[in-house]
Amino acid sequence: MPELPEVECLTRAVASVAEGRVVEDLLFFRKDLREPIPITALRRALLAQPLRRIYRRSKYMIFATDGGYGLLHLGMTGNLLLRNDLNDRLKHTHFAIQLAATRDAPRQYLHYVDPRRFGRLSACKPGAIAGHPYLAELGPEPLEIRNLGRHLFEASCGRKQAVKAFLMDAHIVVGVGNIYASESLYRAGIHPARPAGSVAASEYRLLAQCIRQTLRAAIKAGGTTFRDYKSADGEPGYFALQLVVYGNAGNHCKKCHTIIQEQRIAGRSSFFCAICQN
DNA sequence: CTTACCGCCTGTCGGC
DNA sequence: TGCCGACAGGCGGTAA
Repeated sequence: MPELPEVECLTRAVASVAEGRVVEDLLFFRKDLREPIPITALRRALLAQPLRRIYRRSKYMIFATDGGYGLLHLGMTGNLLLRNDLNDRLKHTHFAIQLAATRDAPRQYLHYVDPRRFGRLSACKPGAIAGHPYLAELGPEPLEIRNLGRHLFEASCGRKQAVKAFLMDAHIVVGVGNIYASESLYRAGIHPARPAGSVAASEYRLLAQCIRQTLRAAIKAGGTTFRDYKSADGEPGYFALQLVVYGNAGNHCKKCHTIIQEQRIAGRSSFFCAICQN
């Protein structure tokens, strides 16, 4: 469920509290998430050093120190909570990062909570981040690439796959998950099941604008995440953005008042207006 | 190469 | 009311 905007908001919140602070300890409460946790490599990369920078690439939160990098993917249900007590843990807390006290803050912990354990945690050496296997094959950032519309059009050439599945392929562009794919296609008036290669350059230009608008609006709406993030409930403000089609099957389209349809496309539930999207 | 589909995992929800 | 199966979905792996 965390898509790019949620990861961006959480990363900013974590950066604002943790950048510059020393990682005093890493506490692991189990040895695997999706995959085994590379505990030794993580300790080597992070332990006893200040966090120089915490930033996002795709849906990965990246912790940079002089000794290397830690990479965290939140999967479906992952979240980081800032807490003063290591022992006061929510169910499904799998590891914690111990942050040294500063002049302004006591010793604190970032608790990683992830009921479904679809998250991933990895590490690499200084200078190795761009070539890390999690990142090496990823497409561009939708909010950073110069001409997203042209990029999508060129990448779509000859593809018969549904345009919605194409958008969700992180090799093409990162950060567009199931929710924002439906929302962006609705805004652009493009039917999600159309073959990607049949969508015109002008349509991709409009779609690119819609993707960027949707992501930006969601980031803005998630700007209050930090308050929740600090609290114990663990709900990091998903759906703070008003969703127009996603999850709204049976409701009326805001533009033409037709009933919103739900259909499985490439194995994912997809929502659209059969009149407004062609 | 492209594309479709499965499995991982647990909480939630609908149907009976 | 309670149980059980379906479903949610990012992402890697595999098969066609």
